[in-house]
Amino acid sequence: MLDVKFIAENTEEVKRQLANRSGSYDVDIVKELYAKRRELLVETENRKAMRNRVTDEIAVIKRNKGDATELIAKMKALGEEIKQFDAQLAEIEPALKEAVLSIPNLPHESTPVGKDESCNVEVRRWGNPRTADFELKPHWDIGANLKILDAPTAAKIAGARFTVYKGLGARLERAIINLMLDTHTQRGYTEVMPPYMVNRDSMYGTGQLPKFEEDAFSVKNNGYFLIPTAEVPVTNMHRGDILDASSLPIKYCAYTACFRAEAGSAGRDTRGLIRQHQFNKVELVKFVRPEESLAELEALTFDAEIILQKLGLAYRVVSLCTGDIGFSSGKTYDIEVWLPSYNRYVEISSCSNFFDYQARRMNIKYRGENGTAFVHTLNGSGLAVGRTTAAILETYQNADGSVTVPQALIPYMGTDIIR
RNA sequence: GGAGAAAUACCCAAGUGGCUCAAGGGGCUCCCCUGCUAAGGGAGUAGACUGGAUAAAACUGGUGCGAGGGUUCAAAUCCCUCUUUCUCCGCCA
Repeated sequence: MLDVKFIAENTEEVKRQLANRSGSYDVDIVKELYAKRRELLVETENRKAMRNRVTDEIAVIKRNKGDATELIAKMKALGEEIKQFDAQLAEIEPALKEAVLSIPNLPHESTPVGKDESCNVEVRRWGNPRTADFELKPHWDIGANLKILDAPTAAKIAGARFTVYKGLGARLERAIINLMLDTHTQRGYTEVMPPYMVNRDSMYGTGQLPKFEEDAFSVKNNGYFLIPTAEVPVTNMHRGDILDASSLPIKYCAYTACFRAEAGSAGRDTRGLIRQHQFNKVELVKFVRPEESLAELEALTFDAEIILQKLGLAYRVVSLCTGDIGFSSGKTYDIEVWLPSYNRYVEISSCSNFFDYQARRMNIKYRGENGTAFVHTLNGSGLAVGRTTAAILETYQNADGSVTVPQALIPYMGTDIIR
């Protein structure tokens, strides 16, 4: 979340910066509630100060066996007043909190201005899209023919938007996960295996709640949520912490399954591995000093790109515009892999710098030279595994229906061809 | 799932309603003494958050004993709910 005080004191500036985002946000209500809260706070705190003083006087009188009846009666009345002011505060504070939480991050000045994805700016390309002198098949057909991807069986045991991986298909998915984790840990990330379920506080911390509850699966027994991304458990590991400045930057990588309800995606990407209720992802998460976060975003994006380069998959990097970046993000690069079946680049990673937005929400600070300050948090997929599998199957397919295993995966696969 | 115990600051820990705006110790920081080590003496050590005041400070309130409520003039202390940890029982990969 943004700093309440900052919003209250720079309301017009905040409005101006949010104007380039999609959606509309009530900034004035924050200013109003903040002023109201401060008024009440002064009233109630003055009374509490009085109470503290007189209570001490009563204690002294009692100790000397004196009579404090009159003072106690007075304090009783004061107590009632305090209760009333506290009650008013108890109404305003949640309202103020909600109002602030519903305001998204301010786009960074380097984020291109635009109203939707058509205004995103391509930053660079790597590799060449696959071409062939035969007709390239979509990965769902390749997978079905090779009997390594089985959607009908998944539909039987679960439902739509699930896949059973079999044989070398399962092994391919696992090989990709291992390549990613090995690569990232060699480059300084600490591997983390977190819970796949989290509590409400964690979902609030990273911004999935309160606004996007219908996108997540919740668990009936205990009110937990299935994680939509490892970002949630991993970033929340340090919720409420004050980190030692010397420990920064902290860099984590985590493989987890991810669960998304995909509400509002009916009819889109219904075939294949592109949009599933459950999918695998390796996530990168960083906690860094504020002055380093922009450079760390570039580094993080490159760390994700390396996987695609190792796999020889053509991709491009896109800087999302103000209308397309996520709610909590101030700056985001999407990495898009070339997918022959879609005949375009498809998102395979989203690397974001949240600046202090998540840190303020989660109260993650570091102790530096000038006292404490909020850290900056970043994350990005490194990468979405299912989509990587899809891209490999399509990019490395042969005319006879077999799939050549990319060089980097051969040690993990134990074979150089899937047939 | 059942029964019991616990949660106090960086760590250990005292504290059953008002002389605790939390004792004492360890550790840490600084100073003195001694002097390449060790030992001794002294001072500091509740942070974080949030108000008021100010040009900015100095200054001055509030909150704070796992979390949230409640009782009371007054709560670390009494009551309720929750979380976590430990012990025992049950179940279990």
